[in-house]
Amino acid sequence: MNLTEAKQQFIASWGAFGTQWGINRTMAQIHALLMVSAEPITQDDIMEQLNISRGNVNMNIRDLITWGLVDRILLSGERKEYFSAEKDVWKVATQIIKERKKRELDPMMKLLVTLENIEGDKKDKDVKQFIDTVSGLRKFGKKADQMLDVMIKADESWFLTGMMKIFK
Amino acid sequence: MNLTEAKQQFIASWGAFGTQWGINRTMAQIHALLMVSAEPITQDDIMEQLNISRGNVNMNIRDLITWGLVDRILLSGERKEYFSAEKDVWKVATQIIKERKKRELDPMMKLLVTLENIEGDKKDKDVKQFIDTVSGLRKFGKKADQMLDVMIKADESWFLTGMMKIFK
DNA sequence: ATATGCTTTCAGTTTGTTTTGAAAGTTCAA
DNA sequence: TTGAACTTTCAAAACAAACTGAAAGCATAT
Repeated sequence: MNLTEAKQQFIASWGAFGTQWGINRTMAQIHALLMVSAEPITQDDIMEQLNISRGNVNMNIRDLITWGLVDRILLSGERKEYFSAEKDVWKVATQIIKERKKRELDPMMKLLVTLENIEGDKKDKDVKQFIDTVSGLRKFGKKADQMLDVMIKADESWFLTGMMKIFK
Repeated sequence: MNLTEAKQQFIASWGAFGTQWGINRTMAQIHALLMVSAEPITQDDIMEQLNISRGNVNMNIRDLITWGLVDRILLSGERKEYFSAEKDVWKVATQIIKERKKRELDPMMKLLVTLENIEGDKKDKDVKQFIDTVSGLRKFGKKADQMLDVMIKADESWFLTGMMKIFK
């Protein structure tokens, strides 16, 4: 397989993978393209390589920037904007964890805490089941949260070596 | 807040949460409903409580069963089928990890391995960047994979106590 | 055998998401 | 200040995912 084919397959698969995780296909594809591009590229490059409209590129690039995964690059003497993705996989992963945690896990935890305190007789089996489920989720979520916080602050070597001692 | 309101809010939020992770809203809602139901319930109960059609319930229940999160229960002397969800959060989590790993991570890892072996001069910066990105992802994926395997096999107390020693 | 009660299927529809493209906006050089 | 080069916006169109409901299927009791 040559580079062009491999890139295409990588981009297509990364897009499909993304959709399974609630990320829009194009955004994932643009991210993939930028991850395998040695040099920063322009909106027009992306439009051409992925066959999508200018508006679409613009919107998704903007989103990727708010996710902290892509940077706008201004080359001196150039009018055009260039874009470049963080390529260190560990940094990409922790950045995604950080954002999803903030956007999703944190609000969910807040909700679980409030739902744990419903009125009602705890001897009623329905009330009991509700509280048990919610508090089980809250406890699990809290541990996950702590774990993710450590990951976010850790550096890659910790992940590759230190943490893995436990997961012999 | 009373039980009924709390249930509704829990179900609605769980559904919204699910969609952000690529899980269909109704499937997540049915799962939520079953998780907070003390006793097994029927398709009709679900239809009524979530205001959705019989076909929709049937489809999503079937899916939840293939995910290993819900069981079909036949009560003796009853014609109707009842459904019940696993309520142990740790078991639910490991089951989901197991399935998503099998369906998504495993195929992605396979692809990355093949893409790492493209033809081309490794001194070419584009070839180099591609290989570096892909192999970075593969290495990260492999570690994640190992970690998840340990989790799948571990039991809850390990998660709550043992593992957390590392994540002081 | 057939009626009854329940489950499954799936074509068609609805709903929700993504994409387009043209117009408006911005920046900058002359 | 004008216009060329580029970016952003957003209403409408296209597309994709999810849902409905009626018909078909299945199992059991009579």
